Amino acid sequence: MATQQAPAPSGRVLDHPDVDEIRLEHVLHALSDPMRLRIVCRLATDGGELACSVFDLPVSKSTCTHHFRVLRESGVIQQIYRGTAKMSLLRAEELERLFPGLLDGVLTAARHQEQRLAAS
Amino acid sequence: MATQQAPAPSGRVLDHPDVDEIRLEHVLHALSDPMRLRIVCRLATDGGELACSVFDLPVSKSTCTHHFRVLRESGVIQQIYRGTAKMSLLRAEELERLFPGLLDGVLTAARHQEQRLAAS
DNA sequence: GGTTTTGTACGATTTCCATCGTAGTACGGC
DNA sequence: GCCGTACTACGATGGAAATCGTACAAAACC
Repeated sequence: MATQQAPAPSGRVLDHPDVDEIRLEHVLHALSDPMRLRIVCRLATDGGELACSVFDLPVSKSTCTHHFRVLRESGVIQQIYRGTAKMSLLRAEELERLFPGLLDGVLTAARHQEQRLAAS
Repeated sequence: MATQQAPAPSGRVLDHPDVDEIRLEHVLHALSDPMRLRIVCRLATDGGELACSVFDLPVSKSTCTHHFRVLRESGVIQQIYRGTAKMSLLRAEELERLFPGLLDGVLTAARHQEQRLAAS
């Protein structure tokens, strides 16, 4: 019956804001950092849970932890421990209900800009 | 032939980023401040040029100047001197071309949140 | 010219934030 | 029990940013 070889969630639990605690300003601030925007784009593209380690970010591990925490505390992502790994997942549906079109708009804009800057 | 009683633009000119210099991160950062988000919402609602003075913001005049400068330098608004007043205008069309749906998404989200928070 | 209106420039302050390194913890596997 | 992996916690640091007050500037109007 095992659907995946991924380990089950461990006992460690992380604090997430409830949907009605999410604030637009905090979401926008979270997305205004290049590293974090990159993380979110990747999560949206791949569409599932990703371990922090698969993001090859040009910063130290502690900085990486910091960015993921900002994203989680602002309500953009959900995080869960699986074994030694910590998986991240976009809270896309909740954000869509809360701020319709916002996340899509930002993601589209991010890709737009990436292409635009690549062609320069 | 006078279309308005508004004074003509004065000689003083302000620096604006060119469209292809506008960066998504800077726009998002500009919009992630409550004061600035408020300014942008008002500009979008009223839909034209507004003098800085019509925004009754709970901050000092110098802070106000600061916020308008951040918005202008990030490419969100355009500013022009008319007499002693300095008018601000959303760069809605340019932003729409650059980041389709982004501004609308943010504005909708802002209004959504305003209503949601008012009902609590 | 003098006054009022509107906003700027500058410096100070204080807080936030992105970054790092080091030491530590939780878990899985051996 | 021990080791490796993956991430955290904590403290430090340097830089950005939000805020303010005071002094100034540009334009309109009398």
